[in-house]
Amino acid sequence: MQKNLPSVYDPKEVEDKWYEFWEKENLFHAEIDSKKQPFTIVIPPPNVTGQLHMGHALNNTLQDILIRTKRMQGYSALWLPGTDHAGIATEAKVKEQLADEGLSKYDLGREKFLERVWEWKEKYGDTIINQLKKLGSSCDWSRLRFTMDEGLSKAVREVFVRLYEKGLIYRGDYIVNWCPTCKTTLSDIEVEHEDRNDKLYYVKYPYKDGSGYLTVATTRPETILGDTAVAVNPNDERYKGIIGKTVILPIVEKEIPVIGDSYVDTEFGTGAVKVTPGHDPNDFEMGLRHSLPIIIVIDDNGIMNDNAGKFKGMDRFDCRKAIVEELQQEGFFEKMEDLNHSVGHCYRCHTIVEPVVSKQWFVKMEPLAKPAIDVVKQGEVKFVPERFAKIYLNWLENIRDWCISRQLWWGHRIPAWYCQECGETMVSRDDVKVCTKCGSSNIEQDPDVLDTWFSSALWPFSTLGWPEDTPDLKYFYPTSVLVTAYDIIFFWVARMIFSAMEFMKKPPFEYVVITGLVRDAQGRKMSKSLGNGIDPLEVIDKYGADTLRFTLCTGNAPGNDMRFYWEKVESSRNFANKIWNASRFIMMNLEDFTPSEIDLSKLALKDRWILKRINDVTCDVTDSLEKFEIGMAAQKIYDFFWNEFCDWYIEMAKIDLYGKNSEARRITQLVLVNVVEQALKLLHPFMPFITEEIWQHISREGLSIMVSSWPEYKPEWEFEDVDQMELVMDAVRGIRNIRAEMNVPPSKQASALVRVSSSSVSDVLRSNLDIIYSLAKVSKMEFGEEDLHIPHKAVSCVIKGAEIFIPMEGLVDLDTEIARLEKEKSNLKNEIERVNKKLSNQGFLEKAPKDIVEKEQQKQKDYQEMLQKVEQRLKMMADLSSK
RNA sequence: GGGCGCGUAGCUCAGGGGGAGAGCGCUUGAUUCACAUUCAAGAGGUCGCAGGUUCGAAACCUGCCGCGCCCA
Repeated sequence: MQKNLPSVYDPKEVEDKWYEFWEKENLFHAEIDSKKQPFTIVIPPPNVTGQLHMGHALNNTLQDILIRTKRMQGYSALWLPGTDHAGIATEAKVKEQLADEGLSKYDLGREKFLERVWEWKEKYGDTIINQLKKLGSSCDWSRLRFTMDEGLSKAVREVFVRLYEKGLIYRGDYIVNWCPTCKTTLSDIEVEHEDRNDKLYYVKYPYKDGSGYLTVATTRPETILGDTAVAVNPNDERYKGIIGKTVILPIVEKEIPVIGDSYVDTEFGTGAVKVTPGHDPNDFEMGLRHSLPIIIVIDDNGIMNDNAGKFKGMDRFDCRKAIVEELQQEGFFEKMEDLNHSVGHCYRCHTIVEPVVSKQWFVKMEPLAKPAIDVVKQGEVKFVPERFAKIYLNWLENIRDWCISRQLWWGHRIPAWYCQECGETMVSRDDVKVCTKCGSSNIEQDPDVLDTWFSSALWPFSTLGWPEDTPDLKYFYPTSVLVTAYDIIFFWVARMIFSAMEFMKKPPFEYVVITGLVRDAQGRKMSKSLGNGIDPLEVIDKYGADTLRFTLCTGNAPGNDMRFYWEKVESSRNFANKIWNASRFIMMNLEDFTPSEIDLSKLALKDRWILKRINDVTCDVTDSLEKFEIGMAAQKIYDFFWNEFCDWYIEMAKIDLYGKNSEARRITQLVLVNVVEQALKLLHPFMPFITEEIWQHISREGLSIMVSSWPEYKPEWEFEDVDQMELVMDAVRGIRNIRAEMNVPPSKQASALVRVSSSSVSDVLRSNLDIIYSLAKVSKMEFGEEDLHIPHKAVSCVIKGAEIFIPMEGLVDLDTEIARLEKEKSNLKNEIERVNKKLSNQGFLEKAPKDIVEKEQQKQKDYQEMLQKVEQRLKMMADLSSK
């Protein structure tokens, strides 16, 4: 055992060392072991282009805490890591890189471009993996996966083909969300709706029969060019009789019908709306219902196309202005109003999304959603906190088909081939060379790739080897817990669940633990554009990974957002230092220590007390972790370690350690070592590095704390008499209080007189005199009952069953003492009043549980005794001051 | 418009049917003896408002006010 450790803990000295040790010893590796129960977590795969941010740090800290706990509890605990190919994001990165060379992806062509992306992935793809290691993540790196690995790609094809064959994947012309900047479709959830202040334009559409005009209100005049009808609500009295009439589309001068559709909101604008099936999702639906033609007027770049006539070549927003101007000139413009409405933006680049009809691949959601709904409703998959299940269910119950084709190159290419001769569409697990219908070899594969989430939806089973029936899949599936943030419940969690239900017939995990977001100190979301993000690696560099982890996992409730404060980091750092120094202190006092079993009969009160306390805390921490109340678990071990173990037990232990009784010293050493070892184990999942470092100095159990056994409740530590410790502690607190209030310098030893109400109280205090002497800085204590003589010049405090007096040399400041006693009196009176009120309530006596009533009765008795003493004392003071 | 969450000490947040808690900040005092990244003592709260349920509500229910988020 080492003695001369530095007095300030330096994480830099130890973290990398232990991480390498754990890896070298293969401690993260999970074995298939029929004697053990599996416990599995699959990591939410970070983007392969990614840099670790606070969200990752939080999420992975929580996963690591769970997995380390379970590993210590004897499970075969697998934390399966990996990364996501992140189609749009990665492609954007490489495009940026090319742009620096003055090249576009089209200059390279598909094949060369993909080579570049793979090169890029090989070079930078493990950045985030290494960052996860810095955090201490105990992932089984031997099972590292990537969504574009061969095996996972095979899974993607298998799923696509099976769903296609079942009729659950189809291709068709539907309205989709198009990002003119990213040049790809987006699924509905990739569109972020944001409120904007815009204009609502009122435009006159003349009737063909010359009987005036119909005024429609629109926010998008530029799409007039693509209008194929005007719609009113058939129940709208104002427009009875006009349904079926024909109006002339302004500017375009084309005849279009007036249709009736109950979708139209009579309250909005004039109650008449233009219908542009080519560029509006609701209009598209109406178009289907009324068989309206579809006219597309805006191209992939957000530029007006051939169908826009003279507006061709204009940007869609410039076109809006031009159209409004022309409407005004031509007399079709009625008015405009301010309007606050929500507009869809691309989640990646924030461009306003253009709804447009195009030929895409879709997943038919309704049949898939149903089992995914049931499995949550029936509680086979449980959300923590529960409220997130509602959000999940609500989404799935209102789900629309999922557009899965993306106009990108980086991703899983859609396994569909089209015969250029006969037009046949072939969907296949293997690449198609020859048309299955006409035998032509003139065939082409669909150029698009799949939505990245299509492959991540398979993550919990594709990573374990599916579609092969691997031993890993058999043993580790279904996984136990998924830990993720609430913002990807739709993107990912829901899709994993329905995919698993379809292909595994079993849910992918039992629990979904939802975390909140880490915000900045002002409560704003951390974002690149605001520049308010805090780099977790900076925190690790300055304070250590343990400190960051502890900061992130304490002080907030599951699922709630938290704010990041450097002050919080500092207080976590201080805790790490506290652990360090307490352990250091213990080690410094172990030079003559020989380990042995604890002989329960030889323990002192303080020893029984601390063993009972760590026993309780062990249960509390274990229970909290079991319920995924990670912050609560951390708080409990923190409070125990600092307040009870350091501030009380270690201080009491010093008496025996420095005393002459070698047997007492030995027992105290034994208890110190036992308690600190157990506390370190409880702390290990939260702070793996510092606990390992200390463990390696102190413990004799095995190779590493990370594979040591999780502490268990010990019935033999359930000592009956430990509440006597509270009495001793109350005495110490009382004397400390007097000393502080009366400004007795700590260097000055006081003597005390104790008037007790029973001998049992004095017995307890007497047998722990050394503790009171040492902790309250008292050199002499005299005990007595009613007859005890108290000098006039003394101050006092009242504890349960005893009154403690400290004679003062020189003058006692009577006013200060009276004020102090008055305060105590008022506190006691308040308490007594509260208790009396309860006990005089007949309903309480009859209906409240017996133990509660008894507790209140005991309180009443204790407080009244104490009040009486305080009042007596006050009377004496008053007499004294009148003299 | 629908749904969800939040409102507790100066700040940030836990808690949750039976004596209002923590961290930070603040006040006072302490430094050879594990740690000043420390210790001791203390000040500070109509638990958003109003009803209801209950023997008992900060907690459960309803309504309202304020803030935030998600969906349409």
